[in-house]
Amino acid sequence: MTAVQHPRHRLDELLQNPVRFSIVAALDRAGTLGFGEVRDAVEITDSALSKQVAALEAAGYLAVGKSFVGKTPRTSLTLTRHGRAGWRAHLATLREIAGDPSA
Amino acid sequence: MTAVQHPRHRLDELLQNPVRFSIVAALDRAGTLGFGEVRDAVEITDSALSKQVAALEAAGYLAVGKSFVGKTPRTSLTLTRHGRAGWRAHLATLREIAGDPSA
DNA sequence: CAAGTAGTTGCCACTTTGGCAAGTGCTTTC
DNA sequence: GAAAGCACTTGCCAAAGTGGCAACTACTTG
Repeated sequence: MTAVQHPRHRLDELLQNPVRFSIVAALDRAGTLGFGEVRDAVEITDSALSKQVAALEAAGYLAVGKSFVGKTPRTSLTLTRHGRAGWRAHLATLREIAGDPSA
Repeated sequence: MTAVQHPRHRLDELLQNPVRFSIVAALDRAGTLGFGEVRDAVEITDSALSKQVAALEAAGYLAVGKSFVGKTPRTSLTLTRHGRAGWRAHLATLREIAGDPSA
Protein backbone atom coordinates (compact mmCIF):
# COMPACT_ATOMS: atom_id res chain seq x y z
CA MET A 1 0.00 0.00 0.00
CA THR A 2 1.01 3.52 -0.64
CA ALA A 3 2.03 5.55 2.34
CA VAL A 4 -0.36 8.37 3.10
CA GLN A 5 1.53 11.58 2.80
CA HIS A 6 1.13 14.56 5.00
CA PRO A 7 -1.25 16.95 3.26
CA ARG A 8 1.38 19.67 3.15
CA HIS A 9 2.83 17.85 0.16
CA ARG A 10 -0.35 18.63 -1.72
CA LEU A 11 -0.25 22.37 -1.12
CA ASP A 12 -0.12 24.33 -4.33
CA GLU A 13 3.25 26.00 -4.70
CA LEU A 14 1.79 28.83 -6.70
CA LEU A 15 -0.72 29.63 -4.00
CA GLN A 16 1.74 29.55 -1.15
CA ASN A 17 2.81 33.02 -2.08
CA PRO A 18 0.60 35.56 -0.28
CA VAL A 19 0.36 37.82 -3.30
CA ARG A 20 -0.76 35.09 -5.64
CA PHE A 21 -3.02 33.73 -2.94
CA SER A 22 -4.66 37.12 -2.63
CA ILE A 23 -4.97 37.65 -6.36
CA VAL A 24 -6.64 34.32 -6.88
CA ALA A 25 -8.86 34.82 -3.84
CA ALA A 26 -10.02 38.17 -5.20
CA LEU A 27 -10.72 36.73 -8.62
CA ASP A 28 -12.53 33.76 -7.19
CA ARG A 29 -14.87 36.12 -5.42
CA ALA A 30 -15.24 38.76 -8.10
CA GLY A 31 -15.13 36.73 -11.28
CA THR A 32 -13.20 39.22 -13.37
CA LEU A 33 -11.17 42.23 -12.29
CA GLY A 34 -9.02 44.78 -14.06
CA PHE A 35 -5.28 44.91 -13.54
CA GLY A 36 -5.60 48.19 -11.69
CA GLU A 37 -8.37 46.94 -9.47
CA VAL A 38 -6.30 43.99 -8.37
CA ARG A 39 -3.22 46.15 -7.91
CA ASP A 40 -5.14 48.53 -5.65
CA ALA A 41 -6.95 45.81 -3.76
CA VAL A 42 -3.89 43.74 -3.05
CA GLU A 43 -1.69 46.80 -2.61
CA ILE A 44 1.25 45.89 -4.70
CA THR A 45 3.36 47.62 -7.34
CA ASP A 46 2.64 47.31 -11.04
CA SER A 47 5.88 45.47 -11.47
CA ALA A 48 5.25 42.85 -8.84
CA LEU A 49 1.68 42.29 -9.94
CA SER A 50 2.70 41.98 -13.55
CA LYS A 51 5.21 39.30 -12.66
CA GLN A 52 2.82 37.32 -10.52
CA VAL A 53 0.08 37.56 -13.10
CA ALA A 54 2.50 36.24 -15.69
CA ALA A 55 3.30 33.31 -13.41
CA LEU A 56 -0.36 32.51 -12.85
CA GLU A 57 -1.10 32.81 -16.52
CA ALA A 58 1.80 30.55 -17.45
CA ALA A 59 0.39 27.97 -15.07
CA GLY A 60 -2.98 28.26 -16.75
CA TYR A 61 -4.57 29.63 -13.61
CA LEU A 62 -5.89 32.77 -15.13
CA ALA A 63 -6.82 34.27 -18.45
CA VAL A 64 -5.58 37.72 -19.33
CA GLY A 65 -7.73 39.81 -21.64
CA LYS A 66 -6.53 42.97 -23.32
CA SER A 67 -9.16 45.37 -24.52
CA PHE A 68 -9.94 49.05 -24.70
CA VAL A 69 -12.43 50.98 -22.68
CA GLY A 70 -12.76 54.09 -24.76
CA LYS A 71 -9.18 55.02 -25.45
CA THR A 72 -7.47 53.50 -22.47
CA PRO A 73 -6.28 49.91 -22.49
CA ARG A 74 -7.74 47.57 -19.94
CA THR A 75 -6.22 44.30 -18.89
CA SER A 76 -8.80 42.02 -17.38
CA LEU A 77 -8.03 39.02 -15.25
CA THR A 78 -10.24 35.99 -14.84
CA LEU A 79 -9.63 32.63 -13.22
CA THR A 80 -9.72 29.68 -15.53
CA ARG A 81 -11.52 26.48 -14.64
CA HIS A 82 -8.13 25.06 -13.77
CA GLY A 83 -7.29 28.01 -11.58
CA ARG A 84 -10.53 27.73 -9.71
CA ALA A 85 -9.98 24.02 -9.16
CA GLY A 86 -6.45 24.66 -7.92
CA TRP A 87 -7.69 27.32 -5.56
CA ARG A 88 -10.36 25.12 -4.09
CA ALA A 89 -7.99 22.21 -3.67
CA HIS A 90 -5.45 24.43 -1.99
CA LEU A 91 -7.99 25.75 0.46
CA ALA A 92 -9.20 22.26 1.21
CA THR A 93 -5.64 21.15 1.92
CA LEU A 94 -5.02 24.09 4.21
CA ARG A 95 -8.14 23.21 6.13
CA GLU A 96 -7.11 19.60 6.28
CA ILE A 97 -3.75 20.49 7.80
CA ALA A 98 -5.34 22.91 10.20
CA GLY A 99 -7.69 20.19 11.30
CA ASP A 100 -10.73 22.08 10.20
CA PRO A 101 -13.68 19.70 10.46
CA SER A 102 -15.21 21.26 7.35
CA ALA A 103 -12.19 20.15 5.35
CA MET B 1 -9.19 57.71 8.81
CA THR B 2 -6.48 55.19 8.39
CA ALA B 3 -6.42 53.33 5.14
CA VAL B 4 -7.54 49.76 5.55
CA GLN B 5 -4.81 47.54 4.37
CA HIS B 6 -5.34 44.36 2.47
CA PRO B 7 -5.31 41.53 4.99
CA ARG B 8 -2.36 39.85 3.29
CA HIS B 9 -0.17 42.36 5.09
CA ARG B 10 -1.23 40.77 8.34
CA LEU B 11 -0.26 37.24 7.39
CA ASP B 12 2.32 35.79 9.71
CA GLU B 13 5.62 35.38 7.90
CA LEU B 14 6.59 32.47 10.06
CA LEU B 15 3.43 30.60 9.22
CA GLN B 16 3.63 31.17 5.51
CA ASN B 17 6.11 28.36 5.28
CA PRO B 18 4.26 25.06 4.80
CA VAL B 19 6.52 23.17 7.17
CA ARG B 20 6.14 25.64 10.00
CA PHE B 21 2.44 25.89 9.23
CA SER B 22 2.15 22.13 9.57
CA ILE B 23 4.22 21.93 12.72
CA VAL B 24 2.17 24.56 14.45
CA ALA B 25 -1.08 23.02 13.19
CA ALA B 26 -0.08 19.65 14.61
CA LEU B 27 0.89 21.14 17.95
CA ASP B 28 -2.27 23.17 18.13
CA ARG B 29 -4.26 19.99 17.79
CA ALA B 30 -2.13 17.70 19.90
CA GLY B 31 -0.91 19.98 22.65
CA THR B 32 2.56 18.51 22.97
CA LEU B 33 4.45 16.24 20.62
CA GLY B 34 7.93 14.75 20.55
CA PHE B 35 10.48 15.80 17.97
CA GLY B 36 10.27 12.40 16.32
CA GLU B 37 6.51 12.44 16.22
CA VAL B 38 6.45 15.76 14.45
CA ARG B 39 9.21 14.69 12.09
CA ASP B 40 7.27 11.59 11.09
CA ALA B 41 3.93 13.34 10.89
CA VAL B 42 5.15 16.22 8.78
CA GLU B 43 7.56 14.03 6.82
CA ILE B 44 10.68 16.07 6.93
CA THR B 45 14.34 15.43 7.70
CA ASP B 46 15.78 15.87 11.16
CA SER B 47 17.88 18.71 9.89
CA ALA B 48 15.06 20.67 8.35
CA LEU B 49 12.80 20.15 11.34
CA SER B 50 15.53 21.17 13.75
CA LYS B 51 16.03 24.42 11.87
CA GLN B 52 12.36 25.27 11.70
CA VAL B 53 11.85 24.42 15.34
CA ALA B 54 14.71 26.73 16.21
CA ALA B 55 13.05 29.47 14.20
CA LEU B 56 9.71 28.98 15.93
CA GLU B 57 11.36 28.85 19.30
CA ALA B 58 13.31 32.03 18.62
CA ALA B 59 10.04 33.71 17.77
CA GLY B 60 8.56 32.54 21.04
CA TYR B 61 6.02 30.38 19.25
CA LEU B 62 6.94 27.16 20.92
CA ALA B 63 8.62 25.80 23.99
CA VAL B 64 11.20 23.08 23.62
CA GLY B 65 11.58 20.68 26.51
CA LYS B 66 14.52 18.32 26.86
CA SER B 67 14.03 15.34 29.08
CA PHE B 68 14.74 11.64 29.28
CA VAL B 69 12.31 8.83 28.87
CA GLY B 70 14.23 6.02 30.40
CA LYS B 71 17.62 6.37 28.81
CA THR B 72 16.74 8.04 25.58
CA PRO B 73 16.52 11.77 25.27
CA ARG B 74 13.19 13.21 24.29
CA THR B 75 12.64 16.67 22.90
CA SER B 76 9.08 17.77 23.44
CA LEU B 77 7.45 20.61 21.57
CA THR B 78 4.56 22.68 22.82
CA LEU B 79 2.98 25.85 21.50
CA THR B 80 3.26 28.84 23.74
CA ARG B 81 0.35 31.15 24.38
CA HIS B 82 1.93 33.51 21.90
CA GLY B 83 2.29 30.77 19.33
CA ARG B 84 -1.32 29.77 19.69
CA ALA B 85 -2.43 33.36 19.31
CA GLY B 86 -0.27 33.79 16.21
CA TRP B 87 -1.68 30.63 14.73
CA ARG B 88 -5.26 31.66 15.29
CA ALA B 89 -4.67 35.12 13.91
CA HIS B 90 -2.99 33.70 10.85
CA LEU B 91 -5.88 31.35 10.17
CA ALA B 92 -8.36 34.14 10.62
CA THR B 93 -6.46 36.27 8.13
CA LEU B 94 -6.34 33.48 5.59
CA ARG B 95 -10.06 33.07 5.90
CA GLU B 96 -10.56 36.77 5.59
CA ILE B 97 -8.62 36.87 2.34
CA ALA B 98 -10.39 33.82 1.05
CA GLY B 99 -13.67 35.48 1.79
CA ASP B 100 -14.72 32.82 4.21
CA PRO B 101 -17.88 34.05 5.92
CA SER B 102 -16.75 32.42 9.15
CA ALA B 103 -13.69 34.66 9.20
C1' DC C 1 7.08 66.11 -30.98
C1' DA C 2 6.62 65.93 -25.79
C1' DA C 3 4.04 63.88 -22.26
C1' DG C 4 0.91 60.66 -20.11
C1' DT C 5 -1.46 56.04 -19.37
C1' DA C 6 -1.07 51.04 -18.63
C1' DG C 7 1.72 47.62 -18.23
C1' DT C 8 6.16 44.79 -19.04
C1' DT C 9 10.88 43.40 -18.64
C1' DG C 10 15.82 43.28 -17.33
C1' DC C 11 19.12 43.46 -13.86
C1' DC C 12 20.29 42.76 -9.38
C1' DA C 13 20.54 42.04 -4.48
C1' DC C 14 18.60 39.84 -0.65
C1' DT C 15 16.44 35.99 1.79
C1' DT C 16 14.78 31.56 2.43
C1' DT C 17 15.29 26.74 2.38
C1' DG C 18 16.93 22.17 2.00
C1' DG C 19 20.58 18.59 1.55
C1' DC C 20 24.53 16.58 3.29
C1' DA C 21 28.06 15.77 6.29
C1' DA C 22 30.26 16.45 10.56
C1' DG C 23 29.57 17.31 15.49
C1' DT C 24 27.44 16.99 20.40
C1' DG C 25 25.99 14.59 24.58
C1' DC C 26 24.79 10.61 26.63
C1' DT C 27 24.34 5.48 26.81
C1' DT C 28 24.81 0.64 25.70
C1' DT C 29 27.67 -3.09 23.87
C1' DC C 30 31.63 -5.81 23.10
C1' DG D 1 36.87 1.66 28.07
C1' DA D 2 36.94 2.19 23.14
C1' DA D 3 33.50 1.72 19.63
C1' DA D 4 28.95 2.23 18.24
C1' DG D 5 24.24 4.05 18.55
C1' DC D 6 20.53 7.37 19.37
C1' DA D 7 18.53 11.90 19.06
C1' DC D 8 19.16 15.82 17.52
C1' DT D 9 22.21 20.25 15.94
C1' DT D 10 25.11 23.02 13.10
C1' DG D 11 27.98 24.63 9.22
C1' DC D 12 28.45 25.12 4.47
C1' DC D 13 26.59 25.78 0.27
C1' DA D 14 23.86 25.86 -3.90
C1' DA D 15 19.26 26.67 -5.82
C1' DA D 16 15.07 29.23 -6.03
C1' DG D 17 11.88 32.93 -4.99
C1' DT D 18 10.90 37.96 -4.60
C1' DG D 19 10.88 42.74 -4.85
C1' DG D 20 12.76 47.37 -6.23
C1' DC D 21 13.96 50.39 -9.69
C1' DA D 22 14.63 52.02 -14.02
C1' DA D 23 14.18 51.53 -18.80
C1' DC D 24 11.05 50.16 -22.42
C1' DT D 25 6.65 49.18 -25.33
C1' DA D 26 2.34 50.70 -27.31
C1' DC D 27 -1.03 53.88 -27.86
C1' DT D 28 -3.23 58.45 -27.21
C1' DT D 29 -3.64 63.34 -26.24
C1' DG D 30 -1.92 68.26 -26.18
